[in-house]
Amino acid sequence: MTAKLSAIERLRAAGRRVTPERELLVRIINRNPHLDATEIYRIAKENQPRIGLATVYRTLNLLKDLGVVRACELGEAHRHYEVQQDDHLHLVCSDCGRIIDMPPPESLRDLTESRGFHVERIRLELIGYCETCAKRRSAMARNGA
Amino acid sequence: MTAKLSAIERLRAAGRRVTPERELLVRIINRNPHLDATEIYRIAKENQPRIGLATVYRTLNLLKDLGVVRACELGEAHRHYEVQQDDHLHLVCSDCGRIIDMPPPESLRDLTESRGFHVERIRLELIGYCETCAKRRSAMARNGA
DNA sequence: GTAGTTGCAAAAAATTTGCACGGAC
DNA sequence: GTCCGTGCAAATTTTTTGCAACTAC
Repeated sequence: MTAKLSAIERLRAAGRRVTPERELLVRIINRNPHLDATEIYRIAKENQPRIGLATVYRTLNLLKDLGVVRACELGEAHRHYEVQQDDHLHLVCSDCGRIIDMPPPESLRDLTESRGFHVERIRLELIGYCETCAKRRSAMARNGA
Repeated sequence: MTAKLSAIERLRAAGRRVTPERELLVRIINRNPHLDATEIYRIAKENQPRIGLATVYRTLNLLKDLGVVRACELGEAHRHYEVQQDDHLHLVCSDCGRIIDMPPPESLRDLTESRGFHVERIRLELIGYCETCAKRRSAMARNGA
């Protein structure tokens, strides 16, 4: 239904201006899927030391309204922003915090449509242990740690 | 693996005290699945006018650490706390904000286990339109609104 | 040229902390 | 009785807002 537009294209489509600050912030968010507002600001300052924190918040809210990014609080209270990409699910490792992305099973959408709920976006997080951490943990358990 | 304990039982199990304030807050959270900290405070004050906002935050953090509740930011930036019940998925209506709960398909867990990821908790949100709003919207579209 | 954006500083909102008193165990 | 938890107020952190200067269009 909705055409596939980049963040910058969506700004234009919405009649908003494309400024260097916005381009910079979009680039940062695209490259780093899981940063919070303060971290985004810190990185932005490395490229554009005169950028203000208010601009970061204003831009994040704008991008949120445009549906480009969304606020997320993964696992244990780590709030961040991420690009609203194709529907995908998060595998969040409780141990190392690693976030693995994978596509959702198509069955999900079917399941809910059958209940009269029209799905626009899927957001899924599976919290658990990634292969590495799961192994380390069971080894530790064996050693009685 | 983990036994099924109520919030109060978990407090005891962790050697933490069961106070009237904590019982009150747990009751509120149990009854209202989707409140933010300020709303919880407001309701708590109706029952216990002397309760402090700090107690609400302290209790929420404690319950979060104990795995009793979790912080959630559903749909469009509406942060709230909810009881960590059985794994379930959220159907979030973009229009009326209604949140419908349903159990997740078992296939999900299988799918990820096959990738070596050990799932502890499932957290799923499907954002879209509930039956009522979907109908209203398509009616509005027909009328050229 | 004009209206939307920015940086800065100040304001407002959200969350945490220090401390003396009180209550659960 | 002891130690954990509470309320209050202050501190800290996070987010928003007002305004003059700036710039994308």
